[in-house]
Amino acid sequence: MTETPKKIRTRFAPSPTGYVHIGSVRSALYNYLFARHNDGTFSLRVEDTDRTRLVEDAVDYLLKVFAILGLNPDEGVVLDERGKVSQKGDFGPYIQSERLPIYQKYVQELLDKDYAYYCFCSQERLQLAREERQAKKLPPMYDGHCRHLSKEEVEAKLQAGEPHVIRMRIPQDGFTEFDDLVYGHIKIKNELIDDQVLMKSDGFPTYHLAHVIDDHLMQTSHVIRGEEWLPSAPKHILLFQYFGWEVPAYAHLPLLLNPDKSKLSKRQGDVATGSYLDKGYLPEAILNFLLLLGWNPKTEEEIFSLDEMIARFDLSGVNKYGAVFNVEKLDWINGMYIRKMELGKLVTLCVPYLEQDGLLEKISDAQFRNKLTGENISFEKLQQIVSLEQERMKKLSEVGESVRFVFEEMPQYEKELLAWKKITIEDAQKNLQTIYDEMEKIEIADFTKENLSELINRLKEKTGLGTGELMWPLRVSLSGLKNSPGPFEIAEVLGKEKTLRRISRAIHL
RNA sequence: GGCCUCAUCGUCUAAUGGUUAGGACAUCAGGUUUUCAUCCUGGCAAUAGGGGUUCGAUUCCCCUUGAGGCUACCA
Repeated sequence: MTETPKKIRTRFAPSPTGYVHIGSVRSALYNYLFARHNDGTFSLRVEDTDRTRLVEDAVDYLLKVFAILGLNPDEGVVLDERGKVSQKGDFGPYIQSERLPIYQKYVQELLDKDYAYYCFCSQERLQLAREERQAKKLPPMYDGHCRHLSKEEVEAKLQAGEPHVIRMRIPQDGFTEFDDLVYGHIKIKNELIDDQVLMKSDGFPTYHLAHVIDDHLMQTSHVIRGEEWLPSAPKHILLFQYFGWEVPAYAHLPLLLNPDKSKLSKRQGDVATGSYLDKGYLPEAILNFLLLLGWNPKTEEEIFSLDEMIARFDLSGVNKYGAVFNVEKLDWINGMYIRKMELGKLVTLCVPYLEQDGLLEKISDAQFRNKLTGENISFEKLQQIVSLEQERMKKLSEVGESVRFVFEEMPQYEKELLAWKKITIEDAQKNLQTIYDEMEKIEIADFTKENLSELINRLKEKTGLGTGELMWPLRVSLSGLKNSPGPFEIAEVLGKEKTLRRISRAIHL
C-alpha cells in the first residue's frame, strides 16, 4: 500500500507594514518556485497581529507589487479580477486578525494541557528582571515568576481583571531538535529556550502561536522563511508537538546582506522593492537576480525566465551563507533583459519614463507628442528612438536623459566638441559642409542609415578623409554629445530635414 | 554576555579526499568601433589561521579567529 504523496503547499506570510522588503520578495520567490516546481500551491497569509505597526492599504500595495513581479498567490489573500483585495481558498480566513477565535480555542487547549500558563507580570517587572539577569551574566530570559501560580491565584487575578499574557511552558530539561532542509540537523537545549509569550494582553497571538496554528490548519507542507527565524524554530517544533500535530518541513534561507555584511537594511541602501521597480529594473531581472542570491543551478547558466526558474528550482541548491546584495550585478542582468526584449514592449515600458522627464505626452496608444517641440510622434517613430538606446541602457529610468537630444529642437553644446584628435573646429565644419552637400541630394524616402553609410564611404574615397574625421563631427552635430549612438542611426531617426538643419547649425557655430 | 548559524577571488558562486581551484559581475589590458555601450580576446584576483585524520585535505574532525542572526506582549 502506497501513501499518496503529500500535496506541496508553501506560503508567504508578510506583515502589512507599508513597503515590500526586497528580502521578502526573495523568500516569496523561493516559496513560489518550490510550489510551482512540485505542482503545489502557493498561498499568501497576512500577519497583522502587531496592531501598533499596521499601515493602511499596505496589503493592497503589497499585492500590486507582487502582481507586477508575477508572483500571484494561488490561495489566501489575493487580488480579484477587478484588482481588489480579496480572499480565496478553503482554509480561510487568511488574515490573522480575522482568526482570533481560532487562536483562543487552541491556546485554551494548551492551557488545559498545562503546556501554557497565564502570566501577570508587568512590562516594568519584566524589564527589571531582565536587567538583573543580565547583570548576573545570565541569559535574559523570563524568570518564571508566574510559572507556578496556583489555579486559585490565577482565577483570582483573572476575576480581578488583571492584565495578562499567556506563555508557553518550555520543558526544563531535554533537547528539541529538527532537520532543516538548508541547515541540516539543529539541536538545542530546552533550558535555553524562553517561555515565549503566545497570547498578548490585547488578545492577539504572537507570531509563534499564529504560525503554528495557521500552518497546521492551512496544511502548509514546507515553511520556507528567513534565517532570522532559525533560533525560534525549536519553540515552533515544541508547539507542534504539544498539539500533537505533524511538523512541517522547514527551510531557512540565508539572509541578504549589506555591503558590510550586516543584515540588509534601509540604512545602507534601498530595500524597498517598489523603488527598484520605479528606477526601471524589470520584474524578471529582479527575480533573476534574487534567484541567484542564495541559490545556484549547479551549472554555469545565469539568465532564467520564470518558467525556467520553476523547472530548475530545488531547495538543495540553496546556500547556507548570506549574500551581499550587489546592485552592479543587478544592473548587468537588467541590461541583458533590456537587450533581449522585444522593441515594442520596451517602448511601452519606456513611455512613462519619457513622460516623467517631460519629453513626451501620450495622446493614445499609437500617438504621442514631443513636449519640447509640440510635434506629433507615432509609435513607430518612438520605436526608432528607443532602439537607439536599447543596447546601451542599464535601466529604464536612463532612457529620458539619453534620448533627450532627439526630442530637442536643437541640441546645445560647446563648439569645441566638434574638434576631434588633430581635426580643428574649422576642419570639422568644412567636413560637415561636404557631408551636407552630399546629403542634400538624397531623396527623403532614401534617407536611411544604410544609404547614409554608403554616402560616407563614398566621401571617404573621394576626399581621402578618415572615418573619424567625418563621423565625429557628424555625430556631435546631431547629438551634441560626447557619447551617443551612431550618427547614421540618429540621422535616420531625425529625418533629412532635421538632420540637415543640425549640420547646418554646427557649420555656422 | 548567552544561544544559534556561517566562512572559496572585491561581489555572486562552482568543484573534488588527488584539479593549473572553474564560471559570472566588477576591474584592468587589447581587438572591433567616430564616441559611449554592445561584442570578441586576454590579465589580475580566493580556499581566514592553527592543529589533527590521511599516502594526500580547500574538502572530514577539533580549536582559534572573524562575520551574521536571535536574545520583545515585532514579525
